[in-house]
Amino acid sequence: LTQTTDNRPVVQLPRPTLERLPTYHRCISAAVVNGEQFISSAELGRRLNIDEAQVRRDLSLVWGKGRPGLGYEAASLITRLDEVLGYNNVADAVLVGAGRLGRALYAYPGFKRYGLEIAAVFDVDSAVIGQMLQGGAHGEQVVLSAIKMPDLVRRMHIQLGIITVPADSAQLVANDMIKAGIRAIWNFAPIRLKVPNEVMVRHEDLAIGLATLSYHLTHTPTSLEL
Amino acid sequence: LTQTTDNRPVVQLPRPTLERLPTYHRCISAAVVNGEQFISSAELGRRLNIDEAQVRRDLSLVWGKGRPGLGYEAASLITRLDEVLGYNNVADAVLVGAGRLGRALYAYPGFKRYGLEIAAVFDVDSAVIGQMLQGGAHGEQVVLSAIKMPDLVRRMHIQLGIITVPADSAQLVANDMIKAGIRAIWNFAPIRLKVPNEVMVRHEDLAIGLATLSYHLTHTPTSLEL
DNA sequence: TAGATTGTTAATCGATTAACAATC
DNA sequence: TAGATTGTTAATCGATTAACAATC
Repeated sequence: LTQTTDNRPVVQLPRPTLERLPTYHRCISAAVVNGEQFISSAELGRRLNIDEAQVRRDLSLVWGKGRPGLGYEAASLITRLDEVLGYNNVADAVLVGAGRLGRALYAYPGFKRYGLEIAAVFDVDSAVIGQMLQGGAHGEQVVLSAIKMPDLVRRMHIQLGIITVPADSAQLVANDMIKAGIRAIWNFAPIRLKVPNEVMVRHEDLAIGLATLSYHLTHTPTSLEL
Repeated sequence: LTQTTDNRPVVQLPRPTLERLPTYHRCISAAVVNGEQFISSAELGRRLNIDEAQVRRDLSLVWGKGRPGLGYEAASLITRLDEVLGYNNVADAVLVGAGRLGRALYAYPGFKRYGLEIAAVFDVDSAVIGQMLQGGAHGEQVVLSAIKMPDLVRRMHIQLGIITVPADSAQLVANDMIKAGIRAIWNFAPIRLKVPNEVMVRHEDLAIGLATLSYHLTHTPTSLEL
């Protein structure tokens, strides 16, 4: 098992904890920029709307170097979170599907900070292939034919694939990716992909967000209705 | 408490259950299109990678009209899920932030099906205001000045706000929305919004997805490394 | 030292899974 | 009727919260 300098195993963090870490990371980064040297679990909890005991438990799992009476040394905690979240190891990714969403993701300036580099963008549509991509934090690039994706993935040992194609072709794209050696897929198509156990998929499913909001709106009375 | 025709209270579904419903909905819709009349919990579980007992429990909470020996009547279950998820009550929404992501969401064809109608799109950037929006499933529209948002929300009694502005202005936009009467916010800006209790926020935070993938890639050995 | 805040243990809470009588 | 599959109860599992001795 992977062990850290303070002997904390970091493989197998509870998923809810893992999903809170980016939020801590962002909040503490802001604190550092703001000149704060230490930050306490209570303060983090207040800013993020998370129970302070929860914050302590989460941070003790990944770090455990808080100073009683003072809190967490913000800069070092960021360093540690960068390490745990893999923000330092630059992950090259391919993106398949150069539609509106694909291009929006490509242009998203935040990814660089998190060690995500989009190495190439592909599409099957001949009207799109060859188009120049705008706003590249990843450099000026041209949309390539999707046929070339597996080869590039293999040659560059790319491990992360981003899927922004329509639902009906998403599984095919995923299959190609996996055959070419991709180990993690970020899927924005509205379909649940079937993948082998060792491949991780993250489904970014807008229908879920919309449903929770819609449920709230239809089942919670307005002040007018009360 | 809201009660349904079969006397099942539907307020306060467990959140994990609620978040699985859109997935069931999509899978069963596909089954209907495919001509399947009944579908069993075991089959749903297989297609979605969910434990079959889980499927039964979820569906019994919202419907409870499965037929032992046969399964669930697909078409009626869809009707029921539409009702629970509020897909019938069209929710008018405003979208603030007509950047790449905002325009991608505007053009997303799936929303109409789920009862989401984007009534107007706003931005503060004078270079963007007045631009025609492309690909509107919501009709041809022009980007309006963000100053006009609160007034339109009030006049049209709009309840849902979508935020696709940069992080540093998201809270301000949210405040304006809430003051104007918005009850649910779909936030795509990378920041945790502070809102009053009665307002619901859904944070669509890409950093979380990226972090889980990145964590997997950095902490799971490649076949090469084994 | 006194005050503040940690890391951890134990208690609580809630969700998932297993099992099976009821029933189509 | 026999076979299949439900809805629900009970058992398990895991995550959150409370409490507090340890310690800066």
